[in-house]
Amino acid sequence: MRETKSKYAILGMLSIEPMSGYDIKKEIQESISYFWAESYGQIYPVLKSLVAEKLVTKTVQKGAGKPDRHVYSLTERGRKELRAWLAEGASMPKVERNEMLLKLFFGEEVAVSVNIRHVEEFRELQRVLLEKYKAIEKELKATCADNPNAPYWLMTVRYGQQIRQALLDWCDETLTKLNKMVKAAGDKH
Amino acid sequence: MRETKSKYAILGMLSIEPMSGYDIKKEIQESISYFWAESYGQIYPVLKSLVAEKLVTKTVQKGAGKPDRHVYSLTERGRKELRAWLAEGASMPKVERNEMLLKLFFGEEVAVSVNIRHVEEFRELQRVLLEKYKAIEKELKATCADNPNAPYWLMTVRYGQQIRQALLDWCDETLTKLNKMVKAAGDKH
DNA sequence: CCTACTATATATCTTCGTGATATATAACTC
DNA sequence: GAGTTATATATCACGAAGATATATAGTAGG
Repeated sequence: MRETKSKYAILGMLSIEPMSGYDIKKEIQESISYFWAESYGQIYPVLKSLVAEKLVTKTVQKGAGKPDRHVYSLTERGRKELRAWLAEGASMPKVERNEMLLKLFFGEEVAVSVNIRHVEEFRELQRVLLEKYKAIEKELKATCADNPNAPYWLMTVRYGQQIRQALLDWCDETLTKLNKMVKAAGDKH
Repeated sequence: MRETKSKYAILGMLSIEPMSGYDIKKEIQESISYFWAESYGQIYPVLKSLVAEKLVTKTVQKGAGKPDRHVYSLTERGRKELRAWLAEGASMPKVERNEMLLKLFFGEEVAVSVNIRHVEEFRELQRVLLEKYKAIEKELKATCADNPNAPYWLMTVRYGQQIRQALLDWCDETLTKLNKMVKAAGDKH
């Protein structure tokens, strides 16, 4: 049987409410995309194996014209499996490949201005993401105040904010250093 | 030909000095492991294709007893290729899957104490990593003061420090919230 | 003295995850 | 009525991670 973390991400989504594969993709995108992603290449095969393991059940809703909706619901066994996994120790994140940092590490090979451009582009992304996470926090507080999940969801949003803010600070610090290098030596190459 | 970012990470390492595949793995581990990783499964095939593209040359040093060392050196064409890639825009990092956060997101399904344990374990890892990065910064400043790469290397180390510190802060903030939840409701389940 | 572990060194295989693509239809816009 | 967007399922190719195989030499411990 397919043993992957995707399994638990999907079980977790179905623990909130029954959904189709398409819904799962969209929900993940809209709720936990800043620390988790799933592609159809995983979702559909995993759903198939979850049915085989009787952790979810599948019902087909005849689509009015649209393709049929295959809606999956968590079974009691599924919920037990999810809880067992939640209780286990979490494996720590592996290194996140960062291309911008790789370029900066070899930065001496090119002009300082090139490195400045990389950091500026990275900074812009962090700024946009931080704005987005702040908007999500606001919306969560407004619409889910009585949802028992809300405190946990807010914690994960704060995680995203904290990282983006730290990276913004790093960008500013780094740009200051790079600009000093331009002034000190003139732009080499 | 194999088109992958590993190619440029390897070219970059060889731009510092000629190395064997084994050396490359070790050097990456010791210098950029907090934002980049390579496995032998990538290194050896990529080295083969780099030779075919004449971006590196291979010389075999007869090992005194030990297996022969296949040492790869960057060619002028290789250095040009590296610089061209460094000048291109960097693709932004994709989502880093974080299992601890996934568990926390579904935290309502289990006891608060379980969530506290996850955050505490995560916090300990951040603490250890931050210490490590501080030690690396110290060592870099001591031993590479006159190396022209040093300013860039220090910037990437600062990146690691900044993230770890932000995550430590997030852990503390989150643990405070979780402890309040325990007190407020009693440990459910 | 022999065993086990560690370091050096190259190479391959399996499995997982991502992104792209194929297929199909309804609704909406121009 | 043509083109775009949203809904919806499904599969494939390729990159990347981790484990394993193979080989040798030095060192530490019983």
